[in-house]
Amino acid sequence: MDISKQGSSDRLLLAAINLVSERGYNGVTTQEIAETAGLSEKTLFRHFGSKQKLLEAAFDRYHYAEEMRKIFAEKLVWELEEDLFTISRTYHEIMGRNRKLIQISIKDEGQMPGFKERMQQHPLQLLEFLTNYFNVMSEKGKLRLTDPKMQAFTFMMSQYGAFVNDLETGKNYPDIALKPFVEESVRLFARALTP
Amino acid sequence: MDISKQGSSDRLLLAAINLVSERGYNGVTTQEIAETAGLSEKTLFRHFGSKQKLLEAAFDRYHYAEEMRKIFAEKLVWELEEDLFTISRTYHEIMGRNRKLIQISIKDEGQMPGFKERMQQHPLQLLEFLTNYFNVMSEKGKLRLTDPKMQAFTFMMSQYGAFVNDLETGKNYPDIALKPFVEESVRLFARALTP
DNA sequence: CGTGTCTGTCAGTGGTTACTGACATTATAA
DNA sequence: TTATAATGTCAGTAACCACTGACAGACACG
Repeated sequence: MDISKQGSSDRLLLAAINLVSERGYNGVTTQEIAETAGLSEKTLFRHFGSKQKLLEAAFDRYHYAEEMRKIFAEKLVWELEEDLFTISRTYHEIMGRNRKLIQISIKDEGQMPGFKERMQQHPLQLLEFLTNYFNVMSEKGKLRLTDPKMQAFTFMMSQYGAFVNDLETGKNYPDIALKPFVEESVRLFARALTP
Repeated sequence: MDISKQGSSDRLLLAAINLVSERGYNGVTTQEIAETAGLSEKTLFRHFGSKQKLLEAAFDRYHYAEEMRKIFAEKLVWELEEDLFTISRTYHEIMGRNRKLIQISIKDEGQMPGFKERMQQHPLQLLEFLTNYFNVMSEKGKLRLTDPKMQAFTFMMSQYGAFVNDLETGKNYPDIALKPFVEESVRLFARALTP
């Protein structure tokens, strides 16, 4: 991220996201944010009025919406292993792009009311879609159904666990260690769920 | 947790853990901690010298060590599903007991250097043990081996994901929603890994 | 040129917070 | 009872921090 060209608001928002995702809301001063953005503290307050509103604006602007729906509408081919692979890759892509906001919502749930709920929408949606997908696949005779919601949940939790683990160990490019995991976990679940 | 009887130090440590795990290090004042413990702020500083040292003491005192080693030495019966079940239950037991400290280490990694590393020791140990277990089981012809470390990692990540998910949705008794997950996930992995 | 918009500087305000010293109080135990 | 240790009260310090007002310079556009 270069700091030079964009509008002042954007520079402030990005600086806020970067700093707060690392040190938490109370661990970062408005002075620091402005400085990182290459602007004066005064400008920060002129644009956003308060520290709180700055973070809310950052959240509104830089969070990515429901691409999962598209996956389930367009890209699935009704072959278990291939579809799980598509889903897993897309999941990590979306989570990866939102990772700093996710970190903020984990660290400062209390401070930023509503953040967490909005962040959890994607995974919840995915759980619902995946459950439906399992049901349909079962009807097609291509999946061994026991408790579809719990099966979907288990798959999601394995992906979520790997994502959070990666977040916390602090790597900037989750793909590196995530790739072999995605492959192995998809194979494993495909085997478990194939009739 | 009753506040009345224990020694002053203990009451301060527990109050600190409870508050900081919910609101983060910078979100809690020494005044609040002392008040919650039913003591004066002065007493807090007389006991621990500084806020930082108080948290370090809390961490030293209230974290639980390597019970996983015992599991692998004593309780396993070399039947895949049963053993996975034992492992999963023990894992959630240990994580559950440490949950507040884990929350602190997630929220304030920067603030409390060394916390995270020490917290991650248990899972790392478990990964190693589980990998070895898989190797032995494979030699016994009771497990279908592909990439043992990655298989173990996938199992762990599903358990870790469910744990963190539970942490964040704020339930105080993780067992409630965790139990059916543990059962279903163990069945699922047992099926995937059985030859 | 002149006008408006964006930005910076500076000096401040009011509130909070970790931490301290002096002294008084209470409880314990010999 | 008396000595000792643990705790409380109170007042205060020094630093930090979100946020403000007044003023000035820079730049674009007519």
